[in-house]
Amino acid sequence: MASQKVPQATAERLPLYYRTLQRLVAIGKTRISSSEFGSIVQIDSTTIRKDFSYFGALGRKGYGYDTQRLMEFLKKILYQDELSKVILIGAGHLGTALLNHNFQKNNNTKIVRAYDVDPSKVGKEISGTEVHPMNELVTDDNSDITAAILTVPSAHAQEAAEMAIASGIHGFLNFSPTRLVLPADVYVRHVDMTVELQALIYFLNHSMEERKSE
Amino acid sequence: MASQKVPQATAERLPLYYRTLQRLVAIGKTRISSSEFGSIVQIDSTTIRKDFSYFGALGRKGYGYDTQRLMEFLKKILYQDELSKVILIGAGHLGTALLNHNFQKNNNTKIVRAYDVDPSKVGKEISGTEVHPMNELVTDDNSDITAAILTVPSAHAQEAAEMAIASGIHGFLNFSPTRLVLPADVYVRHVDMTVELQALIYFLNHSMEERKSE
DNA sequence: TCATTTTTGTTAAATGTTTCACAATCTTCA
DNA sequence: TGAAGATTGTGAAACATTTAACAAAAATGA
Ligand SMILES: NC(=O)c1ccc[n+]([C@@H]2O[C@H](COP(=O)([O-])OP(=O)(O)OC[C@H]3O[C@@H](n4cnc5c(N)ncnc54)[C@H](O)[C@@H]3O)[C@@H](O)[C@H]2O)c1
Ligand SMILES: NC(=O)c1ccc[n+]([C@@H]2O[C@H](COP(=O)([O-])OP(=O)(O)OC[C@H]3O[C@@H](n4cnc5c(N)ncnc54)[C@H](O)[C@@H]3O)[C@@H](O)[C@H]2O)c1
Repeated sequence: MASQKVPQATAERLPLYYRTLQRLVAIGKTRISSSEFGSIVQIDSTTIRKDFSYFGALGRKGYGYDTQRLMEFLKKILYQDELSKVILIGAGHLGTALLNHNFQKNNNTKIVRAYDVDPSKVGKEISGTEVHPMNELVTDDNSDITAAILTVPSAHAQEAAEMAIASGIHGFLNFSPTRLVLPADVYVRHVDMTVELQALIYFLNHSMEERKSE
Repeated sequence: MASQKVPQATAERLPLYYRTLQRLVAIGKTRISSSEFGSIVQIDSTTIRKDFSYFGALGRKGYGYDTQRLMEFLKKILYQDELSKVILIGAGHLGTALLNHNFQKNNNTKIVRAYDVDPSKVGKEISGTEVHPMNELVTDDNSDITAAILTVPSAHAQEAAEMAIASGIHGFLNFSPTRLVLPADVYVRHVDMTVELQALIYFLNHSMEERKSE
């Protein structure tokens, strides 16, 4: 699969495309043009055509794209045709919200276990997912686990990540503000809500100032 | 303030710089070089110097940066020297986690009110924040509110955003997967955890394939 | 005091991303 | 069947971001 030359920016848009196509298929739309699709996802139609072109000719000139076919193609590309199992570390406020949500809706990903140090949380079941004691993490066989969701306090994020790596995990979705220092073959994505909120406030205030001085 | 020419990419890194400096100041570190700072935040030192240079000469040659001074500068730039009030719409699983967290730690932002349609949630207080009925949103005076955090089910995100706009709100942090269609003077940032998780799975699988074929 | 070392700020080059422009080609419908 | 219309796929241009290179200036220590 010609995956090496897919730009990062393109790859990061694919999940949005996939989800949007799922919705379009669900409401019975069988074809769509890049410009109509673009207005739905709010991305320029040229960008969308370029993105799809990295995977070959997926559309038909004069017609557009077959939603079902495109959706199924993206499903494969995104490995959504097989179940991805993930674990969650830190069953606190945010962790519990994620366990309740569990990404199941049209999304072939499942949080199969949670871990926590707090004895009052260990043994509980949150929305069908068991909370295990943290010390079991290192001994558990996590070779079939794709990634770990990190929702521990930031002071413990580094050690928790290291324990997960010891058990065979190579990917993290880190919700804590800590920038983890990890081996090069480990891939981390950050979801940093405080950064997002501050960036929002920055852009709001600065665009207001611009408007005032116009 | 020369804000118009600050690149978007730079602006989005400022909150991370700010938080990191807060921590450095807290542990008593008074000076830092761009390369040491870079290794902490995992960003190339040249990028960091370039970022700061958009705001003038903040460092000293042969010395580095004064952490306190730099932190206070960023505090102003990010409007963290004044309290930003935000509201939260949708006090469900995720909304409750955010209310409990409330961004208070070293962060001059406060969720002052929450709104929900569910009568069983209205009237409650979550971590000191009252949940108001949704129909009050339009009549409430929200002129001192900077932004709204949207944590409603995706089918209701558009209508909830429109009600918030009617009450005077111009900025949103949208946690629902819906791409909102809103007036041009409204600014929206997306925090899309499903997209992040799928992107993580994509990059993990594709980089594994690359390694195999090397 | 002064030579050496450190480190910034910045210009220029390299790289990555988006947008433009349009030929190629398929669809549609008379 | 063929003309008119729609829409893709893609080179090239424009734009944005990162990285390299290094002169200038300050700090440091003998
Ligand atoms: N809650 C939010 O809305 C929110 C918003 C922004 C950022 N965050 C970040 O997300 C992370 C989690 O936030 P939260 O509000 O859920 O915190 P929390 O305190 O409610 O939950 C943390 C959980 O991690 C567990 N834990 C602590 N140390 C651990 C360890 N070493 N190994 C395993 N488990 C451990 C605790 O027992 C607790 O259950 C934090 O880093 C926080 O900064 C949360
Ligand atoms: N929980 C998660 O971890 C998670 C993860 C990824 C994405 N999300 C997204 O975040 C959003 C919220 O998720 P959640 O798990 O908290 O859902 P939830 O169902 O637990 O909470 C939604 C809340 O919104 C309220 N609500 C419904 N319609 C409303 C309206 N019109 N106006 C005001 N309030 C309304 C409900 O009463 C409920 O309290 C969803 O869009 C979901 O897709 C959540």
